[in-house]
Amino acid sequence: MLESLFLNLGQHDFLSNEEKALLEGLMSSERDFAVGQDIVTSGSRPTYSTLILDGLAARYKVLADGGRQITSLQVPGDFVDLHAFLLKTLDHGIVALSPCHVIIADHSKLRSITEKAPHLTRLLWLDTLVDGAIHREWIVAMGRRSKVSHLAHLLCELFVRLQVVNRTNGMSFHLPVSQAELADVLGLSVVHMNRVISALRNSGVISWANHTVTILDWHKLQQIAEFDPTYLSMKREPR
Amino acid sequence: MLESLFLNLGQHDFLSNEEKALLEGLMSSERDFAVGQDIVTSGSRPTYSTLILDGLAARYKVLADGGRQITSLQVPGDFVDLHAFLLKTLDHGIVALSPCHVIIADHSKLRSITEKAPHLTRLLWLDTLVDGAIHREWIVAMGRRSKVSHLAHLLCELFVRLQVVNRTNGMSFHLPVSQAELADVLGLSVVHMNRVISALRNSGVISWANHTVTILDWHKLQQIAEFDPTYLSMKREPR
DNA sequence: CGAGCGCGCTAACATTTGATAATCCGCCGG
DNA sequence: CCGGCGGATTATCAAATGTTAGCGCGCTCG
Repeated sequence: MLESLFLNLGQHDFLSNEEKALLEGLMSSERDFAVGQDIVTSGSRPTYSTLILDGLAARYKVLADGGRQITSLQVPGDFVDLHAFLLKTLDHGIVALSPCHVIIADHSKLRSITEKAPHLTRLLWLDTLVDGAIHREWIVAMGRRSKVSHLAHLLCELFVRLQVVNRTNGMSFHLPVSQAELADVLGLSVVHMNRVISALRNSGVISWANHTVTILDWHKLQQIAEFDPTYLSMKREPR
Repeated sequence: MLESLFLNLGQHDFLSNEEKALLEGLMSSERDFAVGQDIVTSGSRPTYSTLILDGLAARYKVLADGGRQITSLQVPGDFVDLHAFLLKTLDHGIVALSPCHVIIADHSKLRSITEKAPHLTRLLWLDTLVDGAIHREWIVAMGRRSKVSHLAHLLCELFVRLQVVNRTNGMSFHLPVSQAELADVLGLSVVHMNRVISALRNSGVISWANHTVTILDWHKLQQIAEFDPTYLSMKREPR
């Protein structure tokens, strides 16, 4: 059930059976969300955090002029709002980009983990730190990379993250987002987003159809993106 | 000595005297860094985290073409790299933008805090979560705000953060960065950065000379920025 | 005191990105 | 089968942003 969470947390450090049991004990009900539905609404004060078991979700903010910016993408094994455990008030919305199957972790139980399981607490803390590292990489991509490089970087990141939780198929993965949604990730207009995708396609390093991305030339894609996975902390070491 | 750290952490929740003592016990030697000097180098694996007592620092990444993107600004009372405690390998550099007086917190001591002081651990965790919230706000600014609005938002954020640690003077604060450095924050060319600053100046909401920013019309600046300080979690509540 | 230098600022022009609108295509419901 | 609708794609033009170059001011250093 929590296999993808174990894969996610376990990539950074060894996860004991006791800790896995504690994580199981953390969870209560499962829920489902349809495409476009808010998993958590902006400004709310949830008393639980939500773990994705299956599906793709996005954190986003909406501005006064109606513009939307997606600030992160969450895949299976990710908590969409573990930070709300301590932040209390959520400053952004979280929307399901594909049908999402999730499970709930009560904050009261999370709190008791912080009181009695220091190592597991550090791993959960680490999970939010990797989140922050991804944010920083996105900031770099938005500020200083070409748009094609930004897109390439995003694809590299998604491929690697999905691979950790066994959601890739060879060099392909499912990416159930429209070009308009992707534009809200990169901060572009839909028209320009289309140009950028076409450019990357035409360079021959990826193919992209039916919401499935296939990496034809991983080395070259990584090169275009200047992708260095260090920030994802995928090495297992004592934390 | 640690007054600004106490003000910073204490803005989110009540900090007991015992906890303040624990934080004091965390610290070892003080150090100084000159302008332009790296406080921590990218790719290093520090065994301590660095707290700013005085000065302004920036996290940054450099791309292959020489372009630099600053991903965050750190003010007194901020740990520049608390995340390195669990991330282990630092994926970015940290540079002093003004002369920086800092103090060192050994990771071994931080670890023992996580073993025996759950509430203080949560507050330190929270500190890194606010960091992440700021990252998200920057992503939104980079992706969907106009450049003038982005700059206005940055000034609002800095003013509020500096106010918490008593580094403002009425409606003014010291901002010791060149326009080229600011361009590396917003992800713009130096020339365009200059245009944007001029535009905000000419709108009459701020004045800016000698590295000192004065907010002439806070309400209007906030309006241009669509600034909502919720993401900074400045409310004191149980965490 | 004079030269050099960093930094702010501007001009002129090139490139990127956005806005608007039209077309195409596949899918779905009547 | 037909019609409509959402998403992808393209064209055209406008606006934002980058590049290169140069000027001026104030400061430091010889």
